[in-house]
Amino acid sequence: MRDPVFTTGTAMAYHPFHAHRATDFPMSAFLAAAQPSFFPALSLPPGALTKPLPEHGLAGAAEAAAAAGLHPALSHHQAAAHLRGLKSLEPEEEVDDDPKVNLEAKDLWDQFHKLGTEMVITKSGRRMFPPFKVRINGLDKKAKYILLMDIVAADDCRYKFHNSRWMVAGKADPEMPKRMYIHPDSPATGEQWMAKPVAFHKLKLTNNISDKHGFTILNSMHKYQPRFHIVRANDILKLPYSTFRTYVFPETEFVAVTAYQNDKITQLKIDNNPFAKGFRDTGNGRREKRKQLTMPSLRMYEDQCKEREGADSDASSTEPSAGRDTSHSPLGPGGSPLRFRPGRDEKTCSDSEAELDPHDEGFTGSNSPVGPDPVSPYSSRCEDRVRDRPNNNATTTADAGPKKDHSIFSIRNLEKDKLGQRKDTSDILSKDSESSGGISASKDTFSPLMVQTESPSHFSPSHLQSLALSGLHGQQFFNPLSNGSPLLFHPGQFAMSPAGAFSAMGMSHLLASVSGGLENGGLTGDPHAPFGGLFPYPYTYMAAAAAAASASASSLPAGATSSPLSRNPFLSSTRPRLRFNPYQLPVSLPQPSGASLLSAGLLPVSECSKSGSRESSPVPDINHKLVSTGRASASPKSSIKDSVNELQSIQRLVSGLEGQREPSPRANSPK
DNA sequence: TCTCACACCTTTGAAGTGG
DNA sequence: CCACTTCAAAGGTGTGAGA
Repeated sequence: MRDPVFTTGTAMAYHPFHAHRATDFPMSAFLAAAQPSFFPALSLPPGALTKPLPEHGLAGAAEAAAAAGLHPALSHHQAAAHLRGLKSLEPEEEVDDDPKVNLEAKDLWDQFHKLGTEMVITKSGRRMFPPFKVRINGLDKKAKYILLMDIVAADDCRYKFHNSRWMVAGKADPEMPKRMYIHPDSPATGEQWMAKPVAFHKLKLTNNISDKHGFTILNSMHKYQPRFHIVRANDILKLPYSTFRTYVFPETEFVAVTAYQNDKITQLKIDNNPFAKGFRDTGNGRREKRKQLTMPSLRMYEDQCKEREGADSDASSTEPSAGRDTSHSPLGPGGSPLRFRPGRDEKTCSDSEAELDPHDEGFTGSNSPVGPDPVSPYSSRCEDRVRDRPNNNATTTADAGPKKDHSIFSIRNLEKDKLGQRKDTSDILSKDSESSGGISASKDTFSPLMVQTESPSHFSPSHLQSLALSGLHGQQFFNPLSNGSPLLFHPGQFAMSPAGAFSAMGMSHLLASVSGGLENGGLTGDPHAPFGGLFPYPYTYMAAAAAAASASASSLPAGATSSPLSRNPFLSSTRPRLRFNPYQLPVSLPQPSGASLLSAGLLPVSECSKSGSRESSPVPDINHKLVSTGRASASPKSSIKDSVNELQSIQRLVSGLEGQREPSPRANSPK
């Protein structure tokens, strides 16, 4: 079957994760590597688990597992799953769904991307703007899917905004704990997901490493790439064992900042974000007053500087403005144009009000038929400077070749739009609110579930060795952002707002289970969900990330997508029906907490990689045994109870180790 | 570079009103 | 009972001073 995603050409899609049977699931490799010493990172709020420990607690589980012949190192994990009665670790049976994913408001994203998108991260968490929103087609209407999103480092560089350009400023800081955001409406049927665009606007970005709200933790002045995942699964328990279809939209790449660096980005945000309306020129807000106080000469000087610099970096006046279809651009005509007003800078710049005509100028987006992405703001990649990551960001460097300009922003001149045909894009947010993920109108008034790993997330060659492809032979995955680099997938972290969907849709009982099922991750309390009383706070399993992964590989055929990324053989290929292990073993990359798995005495990278392959996994049949011997109590209630029990067991195991972690008093009701 | 309080704004939902 | 309007609270913005 031809990969529909690629045929759409709107999404950089790769489907590295395909269903693996329990026997295939290489998590066993991870489990084998996991050690009790690893668990101190697990965080459970004191008193959160009030129920008595199950009679078959962790120790009992371990014994049972040992009795079942499981690897000793796996005992407590496997046994927990065993006792949980996870009989059905089998993935959803393969269906002929044909997902097509289109990025909503792509034109707006393109505008930002051309300037070098910046996303503000704050301690209290900030939303993304533009909001990450996709429209999905081709799903099996009856089947249930879980939609996820995560944000991974695009490279391992730190950036600085110098001379109106983003430039590499050195090696990246240690990675923050990674979290996977599960759409609160998950799981839902394909029909529901396809009914309207799916928005992830509830996802928040933070630089607070100790965040307990489930926000996505990022490093300031680092570049990131959001990813979207579709998992066909009706049960979050099956997440780790299910097929992950991953989609990357290169235009959504951004640099995390604590304060905006590029005035043009600020202006674009103000002009398009309804919440920033008060700062618009037309508004009566502070900005109007501020402008009056602004020194015009200073502005003029700044603009001149920018223009000069832009002359040799294609970063000249890029005043976006074009009408932006806030709705699925691929599905509709140009649609509603976003309004654009000349920014403060533009006041003194004659050509500042240029309009970007995506059709004339070429998209930076994934569906752009252009070759090298000339408008990519990331023209200079640190991979040139980082020896061990030579091919990152293939989207812009693969074909374009190295650029002399080391600014990561290479902005092309834009078509002018003197008319300023702007359309307030407040509908973006308003519609977001409506669709709020598109399925249910549930209110996200709960702390999200989050599962975090410490595995490195950025696309890099280092991931290749850590990729686990279960049952893959002669197939290769390429990182769309890394030329020829394998895709790294690390669903080790999950963050979601369970109340809305999980509780309403019967998923809440899985919150705990997922952590156990994933062998990592955390939970966030949902006071209204079945687990609400048990998990008043977000739980953070700084636990092991993932199963080993090693990628067997084969280049993928050229695909149909015309995106810049599509040039990557992997991305442009038809979607392979592969069994793939989404988990990876941690590699020896710096860990913020210094609690990497390796440091915890886990397998060396090479060994991890080896173990990731099914063939070489030291415990290849663990899961199989687990399934074959698993108890049969897969009912939701049973799952709840068992999951709670497992958590309680783990809590007991690590009691005293996490006592110093103060639960947030507000964690119960973030809103 | 980051944090914080701030003003300004939208969103949301409860309360009120009228048919 | 339903639809509509009004209102206040909650929450999302960028700003700018200060650390």
